[in-house]
Amino acid sequence: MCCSISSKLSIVYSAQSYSAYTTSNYLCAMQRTEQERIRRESLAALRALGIEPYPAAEFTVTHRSKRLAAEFKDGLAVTLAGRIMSRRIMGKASFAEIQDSEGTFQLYLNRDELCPGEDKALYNTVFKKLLDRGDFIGISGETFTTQTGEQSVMVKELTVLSKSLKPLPAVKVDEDGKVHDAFADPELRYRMRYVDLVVNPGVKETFEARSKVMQTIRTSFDGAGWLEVDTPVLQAIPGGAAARPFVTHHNALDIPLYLRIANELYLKRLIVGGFEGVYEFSRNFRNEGMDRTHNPEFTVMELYVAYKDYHWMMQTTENLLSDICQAVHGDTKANLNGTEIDFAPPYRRVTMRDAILEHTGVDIDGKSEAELRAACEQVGIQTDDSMGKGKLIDELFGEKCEHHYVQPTFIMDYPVEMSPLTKVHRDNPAYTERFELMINGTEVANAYSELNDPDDQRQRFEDQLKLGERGDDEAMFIDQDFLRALEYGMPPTSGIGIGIDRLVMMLTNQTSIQEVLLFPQMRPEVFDQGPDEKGLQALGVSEAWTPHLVGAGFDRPEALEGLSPGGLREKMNGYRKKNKLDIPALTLEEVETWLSARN
RNA sequence: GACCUCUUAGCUCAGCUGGUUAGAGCAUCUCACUUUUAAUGAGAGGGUCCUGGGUUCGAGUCCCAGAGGGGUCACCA
Repeated sequence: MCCSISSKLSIVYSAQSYSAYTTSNYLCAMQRTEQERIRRESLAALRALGIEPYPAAEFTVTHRSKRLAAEFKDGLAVTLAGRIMSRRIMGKASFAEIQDSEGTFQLYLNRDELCPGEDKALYNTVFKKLLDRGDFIGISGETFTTQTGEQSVMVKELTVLSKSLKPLPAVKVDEDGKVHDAFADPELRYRMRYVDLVVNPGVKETFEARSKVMQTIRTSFDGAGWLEVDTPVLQAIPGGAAARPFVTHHNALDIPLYLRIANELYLKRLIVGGFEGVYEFSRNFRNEGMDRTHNPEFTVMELYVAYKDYHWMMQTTENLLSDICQAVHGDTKANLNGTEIDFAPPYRRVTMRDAILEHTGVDIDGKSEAELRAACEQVGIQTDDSMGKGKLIDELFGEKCEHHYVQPTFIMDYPVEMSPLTKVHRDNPAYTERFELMINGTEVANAYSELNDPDDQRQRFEDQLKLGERGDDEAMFIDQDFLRALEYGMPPTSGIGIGIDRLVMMLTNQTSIQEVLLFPQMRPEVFDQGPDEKGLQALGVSEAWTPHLVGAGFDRPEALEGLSPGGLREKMNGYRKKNKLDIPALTLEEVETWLSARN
């Protein structure tokens, strides 16, 4: 019985190959690697056996790998589904690793257990020959423990759920958990995240941690009675921050629109409207450089709560971060590049003045722009005329202080010039009630006692405009509607923005933002257009020669441009000889016809 | 945007001062094997050496230009 199926199969094979080797399928086949061709032949062979490689029906599992391992005992009837990640075939018995959403589990396939009757094709042909690493299968069977003590499932039934046509990278993990031949090229990993997730252990965990971070925030804020909201991504005035926006165009209104650089001004309008607390996970877009900590689109969680100030916000923040770290690690401590970061409150609070004083010896208090410029130059910071007081102080802090704050630290009381949306400090009008949370030398959050004095806000916007005229191309636009909203009255409010991507980096020990974004921005990939055999034939290329022209690299009419007839004829006849083609050699006239048709 | 650097088989990588037919491990294919686990043993196939020019008797290797990636810097509330 088994033999008769194999012989039926071999007929299928040859029939398939024969029909494939005629026209367009052959051309596609030329583009594929050997391994892909073999997998497509297996696909056809499965169909020939009456097995649909992409079945529509639901497949219901009873277990997933991780829980099964935890609750394991011998003799359980289980149904699992997942991807075949490895196979160890030993004649009439085999072991395989199946990978589902939780992890992997070992399968034991015994020919006579899987095929108790006369027909052994499911084991001998389907499993051993036609299935590959990467294919999805569903199995039912009984749990048992092998002689070497490995938890396994003795497979009694096997269902093909999806055939994989491209081979996965051959990553192997040894007994010590050491990864061999890792799929490590960042370009390939980010462009094909789906492969990265399948093949590299640990990648999933990063994104599960990311989800936990967001869940913890939601649970905490919802518990406090604050409302999660959605505000416009397409904005006529890109406000709330200073950055170069992406511009697009709305056809019906015939106006330019900008992708938001921030959502701050909209959330404040909602506080004006009477919500006590609102928050949003805001995808922001900034048309600026990309590097290890910047992606053109990134996520900021913004929260605004009425009747609060920035001291309250500091407490709220440190408690929240501590909860988040607990949720991710089960502990308030996280390891970052060998340094232990402790998220347990309270965090150190340092004023910007003290920070700069401590690390540069410069006291910014009461200094004029000229004095600050001199101070910058003195500590080796280059300045130019477009830089105002705020920018100069920002440079001092960014260059000389920022990197010192490794453990979570609130840097507070920023100079008024660098904080146009922040209320002035209750004790000193030169400063504002603003803090940034620094972790590992990077800014993770930015918060204020929000400016709710409409006249002061208008004045600050105008000061920004003046900076813009001096050449600071990131000064803010004036949002008249936002000012009108403030004139209706906004209660005292504290707000914060937390950079979710950077926070996740800190919590997952990643040094690149690309590692915490599922699909980081990349230059678009250029795909081969593939051969254009009809285009070639339109030039007069015979059906017999078309595949060989393609095979030699002249796969579309454009590829013939500017070639000399003699040269092309010589090349193709050489190809004919090398590949021992049983077709007439090309004549010069024939080649000339093609080329003149093209040119 | 500047500089440095990388690109060789499906994956990870060797390849010397330029020199026969470009190699290895895994993966793939064939055969053997009924409790293995980086399974094992025997055999086989698989390459646009990123692309395009140039130097040379001869280029994976040297030169020029380009593409894509990574790093450092610049930019970045």
